[in-house]
Amino acid sequence: MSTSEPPVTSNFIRTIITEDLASGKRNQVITRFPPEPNGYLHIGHAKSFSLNFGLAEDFGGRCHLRFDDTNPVKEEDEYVEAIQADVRWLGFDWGEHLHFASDYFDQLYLWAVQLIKAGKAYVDSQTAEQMRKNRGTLTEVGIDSPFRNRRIEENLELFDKMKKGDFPDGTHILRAKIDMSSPNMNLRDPAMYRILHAHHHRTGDKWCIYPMYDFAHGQGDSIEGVTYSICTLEFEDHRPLYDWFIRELGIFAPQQIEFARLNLSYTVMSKRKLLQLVTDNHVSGWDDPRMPTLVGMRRRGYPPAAIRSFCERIGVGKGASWIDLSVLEECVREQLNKSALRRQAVLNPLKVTMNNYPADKIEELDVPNHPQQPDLGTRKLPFSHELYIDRDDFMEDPPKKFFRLGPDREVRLRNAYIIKCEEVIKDTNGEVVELRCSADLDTLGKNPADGHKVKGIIHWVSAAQAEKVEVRLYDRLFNQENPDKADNYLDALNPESYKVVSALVEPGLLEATAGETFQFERVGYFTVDSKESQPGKPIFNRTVTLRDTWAKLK
RNA sequence: UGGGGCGUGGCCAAGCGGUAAGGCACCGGAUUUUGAUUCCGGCAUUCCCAGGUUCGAUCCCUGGCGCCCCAGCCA
Repeated sequence: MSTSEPPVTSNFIRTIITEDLASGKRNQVITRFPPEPNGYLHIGHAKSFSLNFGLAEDFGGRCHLRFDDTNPVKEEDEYVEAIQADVRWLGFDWGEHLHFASDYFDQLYLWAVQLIKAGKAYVDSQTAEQMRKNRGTLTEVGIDSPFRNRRIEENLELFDKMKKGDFPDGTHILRAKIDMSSPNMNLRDPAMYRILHAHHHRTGDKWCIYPMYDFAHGQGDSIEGVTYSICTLEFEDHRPLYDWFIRELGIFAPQQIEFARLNLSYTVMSKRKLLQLVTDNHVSGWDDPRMPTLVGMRRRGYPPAAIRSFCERIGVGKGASWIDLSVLEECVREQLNKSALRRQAVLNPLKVTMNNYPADKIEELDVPNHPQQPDLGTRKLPFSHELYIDRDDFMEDPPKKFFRLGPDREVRLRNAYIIKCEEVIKDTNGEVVELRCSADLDTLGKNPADGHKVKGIIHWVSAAQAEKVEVRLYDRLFNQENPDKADNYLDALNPESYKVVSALVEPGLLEATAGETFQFERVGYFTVDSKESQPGKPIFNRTVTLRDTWAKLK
C-alpha cells in the first residue's frame, strides 16, 4: 500500500463480499449495472455503477453492463448509446460484457414453459382491473383467480397462442402461481409475461409477449454468472420473488443486495420528472448544464474524477439519506483547483481610468497560469491606462470589513499595480460609471516601498484589449432542498438558475476550445460550452463558483 | 393497522462485546498579489428511548418511539 490514494471506507456490501470470499461461499466477484434504456443516466446512476464497477475492480472481478430492455414501449436506441458513453466517460469498462435482457428472451420463454409444466405458472384471463381488485390490499389477503387452476395443457396452449400473437394486448397474462395470501404483495401470483404488440429496439417484431422485470432480471444475472446483484432498496420486497424463480428453475443463484439510492438536495432524480423538465422546456434538454444528468454535468464542466470522488465520499448504506449539493460542488472544486488554468474575466464591468498612466502605453505583463503550479507556465496580460473591474469590487460607502475599492481607498490589481481611487464619476441618474485612479508604479511584483499593507486584491481586464464573450451563469435548478416537498415540484424551480451576461475577458480566451475549463480568478470555474460555442467565439458555462467567505460575511 | 427495511455529531459514514475512524459543514489560527488554495488546531463522556444480560454494550436480549418502501399487465 504505497499509493497516495485515500483509504476506501468500508461498507456493508464490502463486508458481505469479504466474508463470502473468506468462507468459500463465493470464489469470484461478478457484478452488473442494469440500466433501462428509457432515459439518460443521472448522478444517482453514477453512484450505482461506481459501486458495481468499483467492487468488481477492488475484488479482482468484473462488472457487466446490461440493458434491462424488457419493456419495448418505453425504450429506445438513442438511450443505449448515450448510456454507454456516460459510463465510459466516468472511466469504467465492461470489456466484452455488454448484454441485453432481450438477449435472453428465447431462454426466458423456455423457462416460462418449464414453470407452466411444473404447475408453477398459469395463464390468467382476468382483466387488469379484476386482477388489481383480487390482489387484495396491504392488510387484506388476495383472492385466487378463477383461472388459477387451469390444466397444464390448457396453459401451455394459451401461452403458445399469446406468443403467436393470437390475442390482443391485455387479454391474457402469464402469472407465477405462488400465494395470493402472502403478506408480501410481490408474491401474490406476480405477472411474468404480458402481451405487447410492440416493436422492440433490438428484437424488432419477433415477440408480442414480453417478460416482466421480475421474470427477467434474476435470470439474466444467473445466466451471466453474476454473484452479487446490487440494486436499490425498493427491490427488497422483490428478493423473495427473485429467489423463488431461481430456485424453481434450479439455476445458478446470484445474491441480491440492496442499498439506498442517492438523494441530492435541490435536485430531482426521478426519470419521469427529468423527462418532463425536458419535454416541457423547463430546461434546454437532457444535457442542459443544470440537469443532474451525466451529460448535463459534463457540459457544465464537472470533471469525471469529481463525480467518482463524490460517489466515493458519500458512502453506501441502507438508510434513506440526503446528500447536500455542496458536497458535489466541493468535489468539483477539488479537481478543478488542481488543473484549471487561471484567467481574468470581468462579469459586470466598471470602467477605471488611470490618471498617472500614459494613455498610449501598453505593458505586456508576465503572469502565471497557476500560482501553485509553475509548470503550467505563464502568459502575457496587457495593461493600459483604461481598465475594467467588477462592480462588486467597488463600494461608494463600504462597511468596515470590505477591503476592496472605495473612495480614497487602495487596492491591488491582481498580477499588476496597486491603485488608489481618487475620483468617482456618476451619470445623471447618480449611478457610478467610472473611477479615476492613480497607480503606484513601483508596486509591480512587490509591495509598496514604505512598507504599508494593501489587503484587497481585485481582478481586472485592459479595456482596449478585452474581448466580449457570452457567459452563462448557472445555479441550482431548484430553490427548495427537497423539491418533492412542494405541492408540485415545478413550483420549486429556481427562476434564477440561468442568467446570461456579456463579460469582458482577457484576449487569449478567444482561442479556448470546447470543454476547456478555466478558473476566472476570484470568480469561479468556467467551461467552454461544447454545444453552442463557435471557433473563436466561445461561450462560457459557469461550472461552479469559488468558495466565497466574504459573501457569507455579508 | 399486513409485510420488508432503517435509526451513530448539522449532512454522509466506519465500527459488529473492550471503552466513538474518516469526509463534508462549522469555529479558531498561520501562510497567501485569488476574502481561493494550502496548512495547523477545535468540533459526539456518547451511538432514537427505556429496561435487561455482562466485569464491560453503539454493538447481545426485551419493549417502546420515529422514519422509508410495497397493493403497475413499469423498472
